[in-house]
Amino acid sequence: MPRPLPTVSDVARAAGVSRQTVSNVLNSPEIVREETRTRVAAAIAELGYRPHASARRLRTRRASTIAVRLDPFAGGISGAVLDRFLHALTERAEARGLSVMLYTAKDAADEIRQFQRLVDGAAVDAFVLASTYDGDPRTEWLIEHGQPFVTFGRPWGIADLDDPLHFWVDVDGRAGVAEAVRRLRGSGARTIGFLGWPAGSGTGDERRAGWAAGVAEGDREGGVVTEGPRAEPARLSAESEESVAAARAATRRLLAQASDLDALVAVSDTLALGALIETGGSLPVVGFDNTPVAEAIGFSSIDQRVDEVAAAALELLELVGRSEAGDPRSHRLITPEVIMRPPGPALGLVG
Amino acid sequence: MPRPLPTVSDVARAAGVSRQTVSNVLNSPEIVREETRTRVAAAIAELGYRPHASARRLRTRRASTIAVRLDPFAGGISGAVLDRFLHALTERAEARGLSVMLYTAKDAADEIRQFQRLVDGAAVDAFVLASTYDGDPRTEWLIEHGQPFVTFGRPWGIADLDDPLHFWVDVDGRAGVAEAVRRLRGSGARTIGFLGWPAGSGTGDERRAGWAAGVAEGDREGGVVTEGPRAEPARLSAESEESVAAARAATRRLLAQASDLDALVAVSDTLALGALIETGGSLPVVGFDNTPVAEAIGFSSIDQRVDEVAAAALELLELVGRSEAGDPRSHRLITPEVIMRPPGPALGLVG
DNA sequence: TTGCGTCATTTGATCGATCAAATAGGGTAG
DNA sequence: CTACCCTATTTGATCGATCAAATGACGCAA
Repeated sequence: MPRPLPTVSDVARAAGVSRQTVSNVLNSPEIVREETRTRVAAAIAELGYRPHASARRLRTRRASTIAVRLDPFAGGISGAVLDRFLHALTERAEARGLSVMLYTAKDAADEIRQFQRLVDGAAVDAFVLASTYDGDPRTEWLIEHGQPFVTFGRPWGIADLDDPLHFWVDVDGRAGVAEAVRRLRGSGARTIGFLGWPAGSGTGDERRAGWAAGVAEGDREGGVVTEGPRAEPARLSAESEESVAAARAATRRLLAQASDLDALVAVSDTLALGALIETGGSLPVVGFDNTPVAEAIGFSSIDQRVDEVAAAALELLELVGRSEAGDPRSHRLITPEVIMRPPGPALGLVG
Repeated sequence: MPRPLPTVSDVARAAGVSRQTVSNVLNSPEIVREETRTRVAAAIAELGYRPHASARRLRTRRASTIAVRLDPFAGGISGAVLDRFLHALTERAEARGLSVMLYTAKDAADEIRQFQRLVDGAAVDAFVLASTYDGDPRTEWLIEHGQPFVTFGRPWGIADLDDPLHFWVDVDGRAGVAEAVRRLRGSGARTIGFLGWPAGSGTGDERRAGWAAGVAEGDREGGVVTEGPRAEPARLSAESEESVAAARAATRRLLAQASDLDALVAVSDTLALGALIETGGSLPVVGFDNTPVAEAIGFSSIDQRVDEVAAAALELLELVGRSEAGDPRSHRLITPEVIMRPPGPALGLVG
């Protein structure tokens, strides 16, 4: 029953033209005479012809496939972000005629082995890396081997930030958190605290900076610059590891030293959840990542807009190699979106 | 810098043999004389040769690639299950020399269009479907077109259950929930309630049946068969949609009609979370799916063991076509694992 | 009429591997 | 010594597409 698939030759015969003309209709329609083109197109439609992916890849020496690593445990609650990113990426890639292939790896060395395998087998011609760190051997390997890639997440080694060989897309956490602070202030909050990760993680530091900037902005508006509760970052913020339990403890500490808090911004939905549980929902809390949990429970969060990130990543991949030193087009910063959810009963433990 | 990749011919020249012998070393090593084999293997290692994936696929007419759909929103909190399944599948597939390719689709019709695209392009030679329903047009299409596929989730149309053309793997929710009831009873609970989805979803009904069976089992052990609180399924269970808010409302109703509850099993982690929030953690609750949320907050849950599911799915794919009518090997039922977490402070709102 | 340039289309070679069939090199039986 | 078989290896064709170069058709200027 699965009769052999038609080939270019079949189409050519049916349309009364040569193989190459059929190929041209598909790849450079503009060089084919209008009348011929429609005749060939009709034959293609009638036979239900589709180019054989492998044959094409073999001849063109392009895999038209990008590889993405699927992380073992993509970070607890926030794992869903990568998930959504992957979905968006796949969707956008399809639209551009690209395939997305998955691979897994236990660690960086293992991942480099995978690069080797995929590159040597000509199975893939670009990579998307989901989280990189300072001195990441993976990006080094890829650059050294001339493999096109884009990272979701800016390189935190300062030297790499403007490396025109390193293409990246990232979300402007700083702007996102600053905007969240503004929104909270807009809905009446005056003293806004921050629940962050221990200093040192680039991402976390950026988000904290956004909070500080947002708070300072409010101080200026209020005419207060050097004093008042809003000018006391140390007192109004606390640090916690990425776990609900730790977040609860941190929230307890924070409330003890700052009983005047009106609202809180957390560096992640996990911490936001901890804060919400601890406060019983008595304070508005804004998380980060807009995970399904935030949606399910109904608290505010900052959405990374992975769809934009995916689109930008693919655009950058098209530029790889064509870019000059210092080309600003080698990276893209996406502004996230603050999703405010009505305070409502939230955890419903209060009022 | 990216010098051309070595080909079979390069290896053949280096080892002083013919192309075909190199190919044989890779694909049928047993027919090559020991000494020749090691010499060729050495040349392969030295040149860092790897077969060109597309060339091989073209010639062998096998894509060695399985396609998996990435759902738009893979079901709220429980989306992580698919995520973990995908990870496990990718890992196992790699070990078997298979690639995993993604695609997306808005609905069943769209998905069938994708099948068409992938099959006609010879890009893929098997599919894994993640959730099917009664009369699913997708499975019909695949069977009709002779495409190998496996579903994660048994077919709910009774007629299909033994259809030897429909290969499936599923998790035995009934057994899992029954075991959870046993474990709760083991730790002292006597009256165990159930928070389920409205009847009609095959999966949910199975889980409810597991609860009923577990409870009945306890009744027999206790010598009580026809009376006592444990023989009253209607009073001890409630229904809720898959949302935290709905689960809270359902829990409230349930507690109103059964104040003697010692513990609760929920059909999903989402409902379990709702129950936990509503009860403030005063009752042990077991969820389903063992999502990151369950782990983060620390409540018990039933783990689907997606790793086993993935392994089974790939094994079944190897059997597709080779199977006879009524072959019991055309499906596999995996027993999930109950993960009990110490009641601890959980939400810490009590005690 | 001849020559040349342009546009549309065709022809032959090729990408890198494997399939199918042919060949070489022993060994054993008649 | 020939015939025949068996094993190990080689040869030529092929998978389905695109590349690069050749061909044909037509118009226009010399």
